[in-house]
Amino acid sequence: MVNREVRPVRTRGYEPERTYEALLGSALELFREKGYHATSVQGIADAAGLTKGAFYHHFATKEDVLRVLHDEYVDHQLAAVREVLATHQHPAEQLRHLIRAILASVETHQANVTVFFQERRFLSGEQFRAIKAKRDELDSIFQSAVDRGVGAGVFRDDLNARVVALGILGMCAWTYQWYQQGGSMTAADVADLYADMVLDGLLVQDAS
Amino acid sequence: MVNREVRPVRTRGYEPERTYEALLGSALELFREKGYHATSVQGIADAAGLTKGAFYHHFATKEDVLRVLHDEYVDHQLAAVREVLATHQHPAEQLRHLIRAILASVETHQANVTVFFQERRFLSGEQFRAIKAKRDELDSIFQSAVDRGVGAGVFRDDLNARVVALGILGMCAWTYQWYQQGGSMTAADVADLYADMVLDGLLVQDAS
Amino acid sequence: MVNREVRPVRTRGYEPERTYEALLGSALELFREKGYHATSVQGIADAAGLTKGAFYHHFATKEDVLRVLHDEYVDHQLAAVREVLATHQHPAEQLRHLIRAILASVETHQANVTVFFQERRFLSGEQFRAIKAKRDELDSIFQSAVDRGVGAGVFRDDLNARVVALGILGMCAWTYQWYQQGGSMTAADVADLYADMVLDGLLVQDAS
Amino acid sequence: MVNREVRPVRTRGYEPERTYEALLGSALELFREKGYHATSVQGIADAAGLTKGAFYHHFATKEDVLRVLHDEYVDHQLAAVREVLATHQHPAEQLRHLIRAILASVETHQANVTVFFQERRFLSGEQFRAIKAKRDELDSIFQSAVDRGVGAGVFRDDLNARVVALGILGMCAWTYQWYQQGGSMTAADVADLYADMVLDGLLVQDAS
DNA sequence: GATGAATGAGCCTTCATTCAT
DNA sequence: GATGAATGAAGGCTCATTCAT
Repeated sequence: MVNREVRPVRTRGYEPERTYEALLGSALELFREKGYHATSVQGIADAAGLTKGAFYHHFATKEDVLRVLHDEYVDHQLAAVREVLATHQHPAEQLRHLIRAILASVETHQANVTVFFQERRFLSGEQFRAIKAKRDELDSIFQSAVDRGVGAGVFRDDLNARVVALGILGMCAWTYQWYQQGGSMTAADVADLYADMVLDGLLVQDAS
Repeated sequence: MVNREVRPVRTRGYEPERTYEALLGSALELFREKGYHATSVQGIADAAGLTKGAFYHHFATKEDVLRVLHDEYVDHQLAAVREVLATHQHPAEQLRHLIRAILASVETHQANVTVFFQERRFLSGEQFRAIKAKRDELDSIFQSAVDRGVGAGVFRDDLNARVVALGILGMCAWTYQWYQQGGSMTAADVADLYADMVLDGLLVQDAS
Repeated sequence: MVNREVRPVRTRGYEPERTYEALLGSALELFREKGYHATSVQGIADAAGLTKGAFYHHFATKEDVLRVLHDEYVDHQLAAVREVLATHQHPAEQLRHLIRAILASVETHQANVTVFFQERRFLSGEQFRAIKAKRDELDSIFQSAVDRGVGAGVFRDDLNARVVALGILGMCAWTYQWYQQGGSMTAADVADLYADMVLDGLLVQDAS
Repeated sequence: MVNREVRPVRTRGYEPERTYEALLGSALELFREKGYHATSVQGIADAAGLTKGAFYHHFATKEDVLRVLHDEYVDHQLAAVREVLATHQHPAEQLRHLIRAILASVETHQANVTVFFQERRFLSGEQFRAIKAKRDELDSIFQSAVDRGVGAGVFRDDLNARVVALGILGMCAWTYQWYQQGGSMTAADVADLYADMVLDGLLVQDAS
């Protein structure tokens, strides 16, 4: 129906860049909160204080926004992880910093992470494959890191590397569900805790 | 329960029970595959070889099916985990069996688990609270198990129990995304691997 | 959906007559309260503490109930009005008693009257024509009564008889909207008031 | 207002106003003819040569149209009646002009009146209360007019004013059921006839 | 660049009625 | 007589997208 409430956002003249960012921002927030399907293009425009027309000026389809939000996150994360590979070689240190990188991306991109895990399957065809390829690279980076640790005699060789890697990734990914900025532990704290646990185990070491 | 009939249709006369199960089965499969919102009641009915009318004879709303599917899984899992508490007291053994229980439920209820993690937020009001309460109980069971291990001097006391518990749960939960029945490792194998890793650590033990 | 609440009504064995009356009674009440279209067969059955199956044992269709309810009222009213014609001949007395008859039927059949005025157009084809024929007879009985009064020199001859008759009928019919049993005036009181007003006028008579 | 365009469709370019009026017009006609519940939004759109989508662009719900149609009529009528109060003070003249005002509104808004009397109960909550409040004001205007006539010694004091007022209103309201524009009597003629009847009575005055 | 009117397809749900039991 | 499972048609409403302005 006509005459929806409007929360004006644009304050001075046309600023296409701001319009684009505003739309992206409200889409991210709404996708995170209610999911991709439960969010309407009208809702996105409303939340940005803009109109549907403006939306279709900047994005071809609703799915297009989803793709952009995914790219933002996945590219950022992949870059961070590659950086770790270049900087740290010792298996234990490398693993610790990989975990830190994941946790850091959860901290800075928590909404994107949430949307990624909940909505990525709604990307269609090519879009989906492109995102999946990047995510697969992340997985294999972790697996290779474990593999190299085993090869170097630093990590135990009785644990399937792929399953170990998936376990660590799962532990890290899961934090998007409960991590809260400003809590008693920073993302880096959590990362170190997980690194300690995974590397040394929970059990009190027998000093005998 | 595994292997719900997915395509029985009516074969001879009225069999309301079969109809109900068929609808539940196709809903589970479709929710898992395409998500709750992308699945239509028409689609559910079609997949079960029935009509929309039949669907609404057995369920009040589409959400109702979602709730039933959640209950099935959450109740089953909670029962399994409580059983572990009653059977195993030693902290390390208890933790190992808790992990096994979670992995077992992923194995037998993989579709339900998937639907649970992806769609539970679409349960509304009371339904959501009821499911969340049960899930919260699971979380706190894990946390208490870790706490008791620390108290008993079996687990290290320098790692925040809540974060440890959430990490283990995340690692286990994540398996719903990649675990495949019939692969080289059973769910119990994966559980033991994770228990080993979490209890003893990845690092080769210094025998010195 | 299955498992609706049930308010049991039948107390001792099968009593088809009671079943029929119970269905008719709850239909009347629901039609009056919510209208014909807003009332479902399921609702009628529920309100009578019976099942839809029972309903279709006693009535061919939902419209069938509507027809029966209309017949009940229209037949009763027509009989009352004919009785007046046979009993009272003087135009003024006849008119007064015709008004009393209408008001009496509002008093005893208020729900039927309401349903009649609100829902009669939903009777289809033959049903509608049959009811309309009876109602038309009522109209023409009133008109003839006025006509005869004029012919007898008792009523003024400067007022269109048909319009006068429709006015009186409207005044009487309207009472179904506001008349409440147990109020300060009985239906007969209201009838006499209307007869007085219509026969003598509101103006204070010039005694000069 | 009489003669709303009922079938204009879009002729050249966008004319939202015409679209709105066309939808309102076909809704009015269909509600009058088949009733609110028996009229579908699809039917309204079809009759206006538009689509359901267009309907929901202009109205929030089907009930919304009903409310607008009610407002149109009730507001118009209330204004007319208040105007009478301001213009005529003598009780008999005032009553005559009140009756004329009602009949005039039946003449110009017959479809709205019909819809009002048949469908107003399907307005929900606030909508219903708002309309009812305005209608109640009309009722009490009539009652007060009678009261003042009695107080001024112009009207008989032996007839309950409220019941008299409701009787006159009923007589007037009823015309929506039979009045036909272009017949032998205009609405004003009918109004005067009813005023004559109500003020002077049907009986031939005793000239003695 | 931006608006908002209009479309068209699809969705969840209701319901009168039929039919196997 | 009575039940309740199942149907099929329709209804109100939403929404991504297009297009005239």
